Amino acid sequence: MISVNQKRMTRQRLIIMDELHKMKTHPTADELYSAVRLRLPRISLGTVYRNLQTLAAEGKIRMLKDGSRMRFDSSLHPHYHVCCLVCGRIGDVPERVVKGFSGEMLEKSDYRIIGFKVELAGICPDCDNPGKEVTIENETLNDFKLLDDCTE
Amino acid sequence: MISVNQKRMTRQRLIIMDELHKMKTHPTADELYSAVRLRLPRISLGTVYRNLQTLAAEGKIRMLKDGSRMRFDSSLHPHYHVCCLVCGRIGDVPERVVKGFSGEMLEKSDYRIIGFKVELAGICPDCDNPGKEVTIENETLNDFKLLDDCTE
DNA sequence: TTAGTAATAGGAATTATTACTAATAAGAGG
DNA sequence: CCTCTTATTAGTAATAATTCCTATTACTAA
Repeated sequence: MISVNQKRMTRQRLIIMDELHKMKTHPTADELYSAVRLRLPRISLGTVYRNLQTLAAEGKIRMLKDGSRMRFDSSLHPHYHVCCLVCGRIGDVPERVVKGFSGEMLEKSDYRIIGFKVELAGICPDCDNPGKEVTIENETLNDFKLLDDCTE
Repeated sequence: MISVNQKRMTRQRLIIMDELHKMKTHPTADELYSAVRLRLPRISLGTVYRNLQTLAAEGKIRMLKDGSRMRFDSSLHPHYHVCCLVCGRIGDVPERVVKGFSGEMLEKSDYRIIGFKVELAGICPDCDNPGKEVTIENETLNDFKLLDDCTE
């Protein structure tokens, strides 16, 4: 008996990946759970979480943090994320939009720096129209460095 | 009698700010609660949370997100944060360490981009020694762009 | 078929945070 | 100093997201 230690591609895991691939927005575990349950009514939320963690550890998907909860992204292409300050939705930003940033810019600190991440904050197309009233919490915004054209 | 709607400087709020100022690490609400309770044994955790939010909204402190929980920073000077991948502790990185990055690098996307944030990942001095065994979760690391000298 | 291993469902447990409510106290104006 | 108004408090309950636990089921190789 040789220990195989290989991940099995179960029906559940397959459908979780499939549904995640179909979504352009980056769903929360719960949103994905709803979508998957249409095809596997008996699946449990715990199974969704476990599989998403497994897939993330294997590098097949990415886990993002949206404040208090997790979101998931099936795209492995290098890109950045922009979080809508009004509705919290996370969108993709192509790599070229953030120009000129690279690890070479990092000098030494007392931590051994391994990697970096750039996050953008903004307003998504749906929320960015005159009809909709928007309120942005100060404590959310304070954590970002503002672009000049927004301080005017 | 005119409605004032003004913030009162309570004993609790004063001591919460004072304790936060004394800490160089960026404490969680619970850590701060422990510290404050030494001086105000009957304070409640909810009071700590409420005051931290109030202070953040007024721009007197900053709220950071460490994955699942919040951390707080009394320093308003522009600087970046580096999260230890082993123990989760967050350290400061002076602004000059991240050179050459500015909002001008941002081109258009479908979101209206308002601000940006750079986060660093690394290993803190305490965890970065040969004696200590370190394990870094893949799913944590996958969310960062790695520096070249670490992929060797 | 039969072990042996790995994955599942379902629910309970945990953790961080927020909401609620009666009692307290800050601070303005007299 | 006193009184009044109302922001704030302590304490508790509620919520939300996620993880943990256990019995059951499914897959794999012999």
